[in-house]
Amino acid sequence: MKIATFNVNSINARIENLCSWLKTEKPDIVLLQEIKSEYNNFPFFELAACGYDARILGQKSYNGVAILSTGKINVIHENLPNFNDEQMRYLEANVTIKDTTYRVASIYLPNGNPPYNNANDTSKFEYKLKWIDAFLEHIKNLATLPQPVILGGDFNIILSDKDVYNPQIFKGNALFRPEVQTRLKQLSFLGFYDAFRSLHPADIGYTFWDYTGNAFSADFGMRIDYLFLSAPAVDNLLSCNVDKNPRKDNKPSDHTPLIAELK
DNA sequence: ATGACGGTAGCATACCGA
Repeated sequence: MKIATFNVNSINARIENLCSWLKTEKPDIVLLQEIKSEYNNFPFFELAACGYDARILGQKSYNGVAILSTGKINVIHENLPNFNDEQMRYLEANVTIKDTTYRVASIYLPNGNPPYNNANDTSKFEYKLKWIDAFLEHIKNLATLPQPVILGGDFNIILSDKDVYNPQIFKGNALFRPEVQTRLKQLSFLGFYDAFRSLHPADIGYTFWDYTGNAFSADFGMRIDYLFLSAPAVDNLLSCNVDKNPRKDNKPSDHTPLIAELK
């Protein structure tokens, strides 16, 4: 079973790239973030043409998450059940692939940095902390499920110094502050394993490079997209790798997919 | 401190992003 997470930065701007990538990699499940699309504008037909069903939680212009699969998708939660959110950032479902039902969630965690015109505005960071707290509270309910659980998405958190090209520059950044790092590390106390780090303890695993300048060619990246696996899932983990190929396309997303294989 | 670049809404320019 092959599962990927991919922040596409608009599904409609990326649909050709996405479909060609799906045909190449043939993942069974794909967790998408930043689809930036309402239900009525979502390219269900194009995805069906390359073999994928989709369930989405969308909104106009911003945010939005989706789950694609070749198997059957049954939605469990649209948004975190314990958090009243106007922004569409969380979709949880059971997805059945070859007689195994996986519990998966597509997660787009808030960025949390202040708007450029007001560096003293902390409201976005406060929203980010509240969002993570609600997420952790909800995830406690999934940690003990007997079925494999996979939490994937754009977490907008750099966990350690080796997960960013220049830690000094990011001191004080909402993606790198200790308040968010310590919160994300609590996932491991709840029984969830960082799939990439589990298999690659010392490797660079950047999943995002800024569009500006020569960030991608110079490898000025950061690791902010993750797949977190419960014990029944990590027991069957075969591989977990960043697929840098989509970032080399014309008109790429600024993120690239992270792919895991389970036996 | 700002802008580099890209997407969306919608038609000029503001907002968002990591």
